[in-house]
Order: sequence, then C-alpha cells, then structure tokens
Amino acid sequence: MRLYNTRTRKVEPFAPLRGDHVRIYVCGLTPSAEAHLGHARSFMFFDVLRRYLVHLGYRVTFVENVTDIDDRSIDAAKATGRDWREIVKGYFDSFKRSMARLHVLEPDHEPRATEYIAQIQVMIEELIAGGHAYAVGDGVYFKVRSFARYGALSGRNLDELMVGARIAADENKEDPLDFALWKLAKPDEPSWNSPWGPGRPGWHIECSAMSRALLGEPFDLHGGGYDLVFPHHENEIAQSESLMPAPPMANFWVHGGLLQFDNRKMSKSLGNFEPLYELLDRHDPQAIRLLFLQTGYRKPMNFTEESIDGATTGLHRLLGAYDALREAPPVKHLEAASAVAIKPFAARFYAALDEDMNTSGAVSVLFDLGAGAPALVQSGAASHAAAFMHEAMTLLGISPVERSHRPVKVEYETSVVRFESGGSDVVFKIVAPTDAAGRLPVGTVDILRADVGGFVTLDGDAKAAVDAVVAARHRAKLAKDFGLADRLRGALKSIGVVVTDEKEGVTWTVVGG
RNA sequence: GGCGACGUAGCCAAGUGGUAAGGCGGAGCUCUGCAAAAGCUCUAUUCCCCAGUUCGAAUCUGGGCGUCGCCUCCA
Repeated sequence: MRLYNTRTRKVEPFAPLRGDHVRIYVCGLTPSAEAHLGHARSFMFFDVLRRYLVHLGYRVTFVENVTDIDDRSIDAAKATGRDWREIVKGYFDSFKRSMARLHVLEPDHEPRATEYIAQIQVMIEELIAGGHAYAVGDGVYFKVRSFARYGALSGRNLDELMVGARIAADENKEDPLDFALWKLAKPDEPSWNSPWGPGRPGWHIECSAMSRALLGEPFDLHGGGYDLVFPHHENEIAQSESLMPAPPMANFWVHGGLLQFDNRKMSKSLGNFEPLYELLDRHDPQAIRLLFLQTGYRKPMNFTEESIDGATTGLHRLLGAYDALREAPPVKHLEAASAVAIKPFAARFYAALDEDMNTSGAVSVLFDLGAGAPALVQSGAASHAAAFMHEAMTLLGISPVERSHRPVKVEYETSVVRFESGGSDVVFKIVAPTDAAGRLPVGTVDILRADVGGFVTLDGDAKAAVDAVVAARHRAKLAKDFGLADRLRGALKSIGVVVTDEKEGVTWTVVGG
C-alpha cells in the first residue's frame, strides 16, 4: 500500500522496517476533559489503518499512550477540589466506553506517562549529558538550537518562529523556544522525585520515552491529529533524534485531518464541543463511522446534523443490502461462476485502500454492491457477495450484524394528544404527566386510556396500548376497512408512533425527540 | 507577518494528464389496499476565475479571487 508521509510530504510505498512487523505509536488522549468527536475521527482512522495492515498480513504492534498528567488536569483539580487522578480516570473511562461503542480496537499497549517516570528521567539525563538540555530554576528545558533539524517536520525554521511574536518570554529559558522536559512542582502539585527536584514531566517527553521503551527506535509509524505536527511531534523528534545515531525516530508520520463541528473549530481552550458520549446517545455510532469513512482522512471536515442524518440513511441501506444477500437462498449450480462476479468489486475495494487509505472510494464499492444486490441474488452470487461485504465492512470497523436502533426519545408539545375521527369509530386519547415546560418526560409515555371504537378499550402502559391499537388496525385491514386502518395509523403518528407493514408482520417505532 | 491546506451538482464527497465514483436530497417508475421499505431510471457537456503548457487538463504551470487551519492547549 501507499501512504502519505508528513515527514517527506509525499505519498510513499509503505513497508515495515523489519520483516513483517509493523510498529505503530499513536498519540492518544490527554484526559483532562471529555473526549469529543474530533478525537473519535482520529482514533477511528488509525483503527482502520491498523485493521488494514493486519489484513495485508503484517504483524502489528499498536501503542496508544495516555498522557495522564498535565497542567490542565492539575488546574481542574485545583478548581474542583477533587484529586487529579480521579478527574483523569473519569474522563479516560468515559473515552474508553465511547471507543468501544465506535468499535475501535483496544491498543496492544496503552502506556501512561505516570508509569514511565523512570524512563522519562533517563532520557532527560541523556539529553543533558549530550548538551541538548539544561536544568534551571523551575525545571529542565530542551535546547532547541542544539537540534539542527528543528522545524523540519512542520516546515518551519527557528528564526521565523521568533518573528511569530506569540512566544512568551521566560527568564528561566536560554531561548524562548526551548520547551520543558521536567517541571518542578509548586506547592500542592503532584510530583515525582528526580535528580532536579520533585516535579512532573513536560508535555512531549513522555511520548519519546514511551515509544522508545515499547517499540524501540526507529519504529514504523507515528500517528496523531494534524494539530500535533507542531509543536508536539516536532518536539518529540528533537528529543528522540538528538539521542539517535541513525534518525528518523519514525519512518512514517501520519496525521489525520481535523474536524469542525457546525463550522466551528473544536478545541479544549474554546470548550465548544459536545461530549462524545452524548453524541453517541443521539446518533448511531456505526453511522458516525460511515460518515468519517466517506471523507478522506487527511481532509478537514465539518460535522453537521444534516451530514450524520445522510450517513444514517446510507448505513441502513448498506445493512439492508447485506441482510438481503445473506438471507437469499443459495443457488448451488451457479456458485462457482458467481465467485468470479464478486472479484471486480473486491479488486476496486482493496485498490482504493492501497492508495493512501481512500476509504471514501472503498465505501463507494460497497454501495455499488448493495445497489446490485437483487441482481446478485438472481445470479446466485448472493453468498459470495455477502461474504465479501462482511469482510469489507469488518475491515472498516462496521459490524454487518449490529443493529443499533436509534434511542427512543419522546417529547410532545402538549400533555394531551387527542385524535377524533369524523365518524364515531375512533377516539384515541393519550394522557400523560408532563414536565414544567408542558412536555412529556423523555422515554416515557403513560397512556391512561385509549378507546379505539369497537376494537379495543383499555387502560395500561404505553407499550401495551400501542400494541393494542396496532392490533386493532391490523384487524381493520383484514376486514378491508382501510379507512379505519388509515385513521388508526394516523392517530398513532400524531403521537409519534410510526407503524410499518413488513413482510413478516407489523412493526412500530417511536420517533421524534 | 510566517507556514500550509482547500475551492468538483442543492448538500457531502472520490478522482492528480485521457475525456466527471459514491452518498444524501429531489423527480419519475415498479412493487404494495394506501403508506413504509426495497429496486429501476433520471438529476455536473463540466470541476472558483483568467492566461499558458499539451493531440488532450478537474488534474501540470503562472496570476487572481475566496474559504479554512497552524504558528498558543489541542486528535
């Protein structure tokens, strides 16, 4: 396969440095705030990349770190009076639950900065010994001018960075661009003992130390969001490569495009994002994955309600097509020939992924296959098509069999919904307690009484009542009283219940919210 | 000010020299008592604008206009 390499600014053929073993380090979460959709996009991409490398036959070691100590979680602890570890654990656990819902596979290693304090300190000592770092009053700093290639990854040079003027002057630093390797603790701050005094690692050094400890140097692929190119990855390179006889530290640097939310940049400082777990309550995680797959991973993308609704519809079509193929009766005598019929689809699918992970092109193949499902069933190719779809969707992290219904949300404008037909045969009343705003509580409908003229009269809970009305409509249909049947369906629709006739029977779902 | 992306139908989006994938939406049709779902057909003579290179350009070059990101915590 070919992959875009930020280091060389080119799409290049990808191959492991050693044998068939691919070593990947992806910058993970700093759990000092709830994870957002932008994190999900990035981690889902690297999840698909990893799955594809495994598919290609490589043995993959996937490391995703957790920067579990940083200034913001300390600030959050100070602000709330809680222990910083508790805050980090809360956000991290929430993140892990969301990743599971999005089918992101578990990393092979998930190292935490606080578990690698010793390795971090060793590296800092090596940097000091090599003349690349110095200890001063408030900590240890990396001497940026000691690394000739500083700025190579992000295409900057030190003198131009100076002109940028937004670099805060700091009396402790020899050069304003130098960055912290070790920060000495102020009173009441968490700290670890070190040769330079109690303190904590600066941001950047943990990744250099942990990637070296777990993957060795050089390793194959270092990933992260595009916003990490500078300064985070630039600084990692400076730290690691200053100590390496034969750079680079990572052969490929891969960066995912950033996500905007309703045309607004998402960032921790702006705090303008919806927590990921909330978004996953409102939208099918599989649809979110499909939506991201339909855009090139390096392109910036804008997430809107409209775009996720479109992807949800598309997902249903894809899953419906898969069901149709899987359930089609086999046509034995055509099997051999039909296997050949699937080959062009598979070829297109994998060719797309081979070219810098063109997931959008790959997904289009699945839609083509789905659209042709009836024809494939006819020609006896259904089982082969289903098998390929299963393989392809699984590779993309979409479960072909999972059917997550949209969470039920019921909110009505009024406390009493009435339907009365022109005639005498339908009286359908639903009465429920409401909140202060006059709306029904989400997820509950209490039907106190439903009279459906002649067919049903009952008191009871909402589900039973709706079932009864649906059954009444069904009987009306059998009696060829389509006028009544339609009025009953209309009555249900007016309270947000959609009734659908299907081959196997009648189903109803609650919509709205 | 510096660096870097991007601009393809109503919306999203693939495509980097050979004559515009796919998704959503929309229109018509088929099937259904009616709906829904599903399928079929149609929906960009054209890729922000101008100039150039070429037999040929959405794709390359130059210029212009516009949008956005990074340079400060960030996936």
